[in-house]
Amino acid sequence: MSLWDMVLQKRVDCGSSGYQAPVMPHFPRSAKGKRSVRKKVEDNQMCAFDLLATVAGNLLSERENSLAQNSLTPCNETGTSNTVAVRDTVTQDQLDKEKPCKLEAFDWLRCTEDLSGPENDLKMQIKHDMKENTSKATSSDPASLCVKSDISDEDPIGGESKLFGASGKIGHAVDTVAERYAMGRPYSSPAGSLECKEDGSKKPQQAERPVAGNVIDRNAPHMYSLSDAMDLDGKTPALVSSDSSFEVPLYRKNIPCNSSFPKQDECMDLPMDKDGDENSSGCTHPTVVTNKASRLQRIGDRRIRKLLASKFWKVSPTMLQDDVEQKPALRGKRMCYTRQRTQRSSFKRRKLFYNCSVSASDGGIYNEGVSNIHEKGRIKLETNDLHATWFGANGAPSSTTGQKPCCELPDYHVKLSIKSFKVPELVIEIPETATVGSLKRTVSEAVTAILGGGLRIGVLLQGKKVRHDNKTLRQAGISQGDKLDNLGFTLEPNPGQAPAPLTGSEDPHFLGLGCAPEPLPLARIPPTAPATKDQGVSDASPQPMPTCPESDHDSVYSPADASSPEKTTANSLALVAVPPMNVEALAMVPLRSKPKRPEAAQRRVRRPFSVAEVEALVQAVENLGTGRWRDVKLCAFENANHRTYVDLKDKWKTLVHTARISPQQRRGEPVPQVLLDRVLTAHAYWSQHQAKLQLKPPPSAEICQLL
DNA sequence: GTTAGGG
DNA sequence: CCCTAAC
Repeated sequence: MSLWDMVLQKRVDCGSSGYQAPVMPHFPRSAKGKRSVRKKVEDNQMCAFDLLATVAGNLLSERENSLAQNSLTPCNETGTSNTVAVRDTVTQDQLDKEKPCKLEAFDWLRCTEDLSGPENDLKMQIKHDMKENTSKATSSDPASLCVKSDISDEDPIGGESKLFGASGKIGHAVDTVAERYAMGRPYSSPAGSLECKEDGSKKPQQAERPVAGNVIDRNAPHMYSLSDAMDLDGKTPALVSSDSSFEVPLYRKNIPCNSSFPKQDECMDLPMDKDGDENSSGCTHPTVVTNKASRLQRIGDRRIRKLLASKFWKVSPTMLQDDVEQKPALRGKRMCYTRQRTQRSSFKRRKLFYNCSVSASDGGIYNEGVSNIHEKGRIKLETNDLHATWFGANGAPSSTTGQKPCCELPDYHVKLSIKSFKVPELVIEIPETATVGSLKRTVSEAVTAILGGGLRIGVLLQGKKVRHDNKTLRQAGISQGDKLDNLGFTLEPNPGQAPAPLTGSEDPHFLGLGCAPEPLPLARIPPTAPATKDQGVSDASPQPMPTCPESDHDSVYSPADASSPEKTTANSLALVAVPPMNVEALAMVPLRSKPKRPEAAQRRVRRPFSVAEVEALVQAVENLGTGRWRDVKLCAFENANHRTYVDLKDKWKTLVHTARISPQQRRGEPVPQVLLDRVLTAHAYWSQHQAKLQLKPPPSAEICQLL
């Protein structure tokens, strides 16, 4: 399995299996004097790649001490003049086995050093890093980089620069973008340790282990193993703070005209220097990536591969008991990542992560009776919206190596770059005492974790969503330069999870039984088209129109029916069937650490009714009438724990309202007109029915007859 | 605990 | 969705 496969796998597993985009509540600044330093990373113009690269660089630098010196060697394999290969003491044999991965132009133009404001050392440090990096980078200005990839031994990396052809599928372009982030994974801290056993005793002596606060300290005298690094992850109390954004500076990516999924990890190397931190921040020019291919390095990378392969991490609280002091916030939540193939654990890990993240601003609400000693100095980082724009179109076909034209038509390539790719609603917690390196690392992990499957990328063209992944760029009008300026990317919750029936995460069978009518007054109600696939809906939302079981059927509506086709629309995400799972475990939506303070009864997470639910509701009301919400609940939503009868009543209310207003005034996911018509009909019927009852209560004789 | 209705 | 009066 190639690295790409693994990443993809992860995306698929996490993506279409019910993971919901985290909704990070924006915590108001604690009023209790728990002074959390709010800081805008946005100001720092840091970019995710910087972070990733930095993290990688840090990890590498730790190892570097024991590595032989590297040397830069012209990379002749590609035949491109401006390429440079980085190699070290490995044998030529080894090198030959690996194809170079070529990064075609890495521009770091967005490196504005707007770091004014000496609020804290962190900021200054970042600034420092950036400067250093800039100066370094300017020395060399390769148009492209040829980087030896040591990520995968088995899967040589294709040496071609990929191009986004005008005919490239949007989905592919999007995935390429996502991939870009996903690729950061192996370098980002996260990687767990396969060696990490449940019992902490096997761990290296504490003295040798990095601890929170000096995590990626490059000055550390020893080399950390990945498992050590892992621990650090667990230890870094997440944290938190203000609006920040991480920008991806003009990353230019060409989309290949054949839209098939890249099987390989193409050009996945992140720019990193041996000086992790120094190299971290944006610079105006590409930085040569030094990939150490030493044996040691390889071991590490192999390990990373394993880590990737394992994809999911099981969190064990039994670990790291020795470190409770440093991580009060995580007490009882110690994370031990062991190989684990269940998705659940994957989500669990994230859940934990976010749990840690969220509470910080509150000075330790979320910990179970954990002391607050370390709460005082925390830095809060948040990222908001994400957007990106395409690079201006360039009609010139790719001139890079080995690009095979795949279309008959003149194939113009769309050159695009992504500027400021912000991650929405991501909250990161980190202690004030943490190092810059650990900050970067934490952010890196958060970003990659989210992009690893929790979110998908959406494409906006002139403000409009481009939904059809199968359209070519040309068809979608993305190939024309003038429009490219209005092109953007968004992060979206994974469709496999969206408002779909699965939202009833508490229970897949949100519709208990088929709304069997008790009195059957509705026999006369126009049996409105049984869930005809309304174009409006099918177009706007992938959800199928589930048919509520007929009254005389005892069938059970299962969202699985609805979700499976839905997944198929998820296109790239639906490559692998996702096994059923405990959705509840995945419902990390709230991200609100169990509020230990009852006074702050938080508002429930908004969960819009899916069309399927509306359908079920309408069906039930048709049968049961209005005013019997408890019955409606029991009948149609018995297993949808998140839908109370009050919810159903409210929804009906809004449905009636919606049905009465013009379609233009309606918001949210469009409800099929057919359904709305049924709503009006049923509402009218039952209103009249009630009125009749009030005016003319059934004669006692009738009651007797009934009895 | 349910229902109805305002916010 | 929340809140709450009314039952």
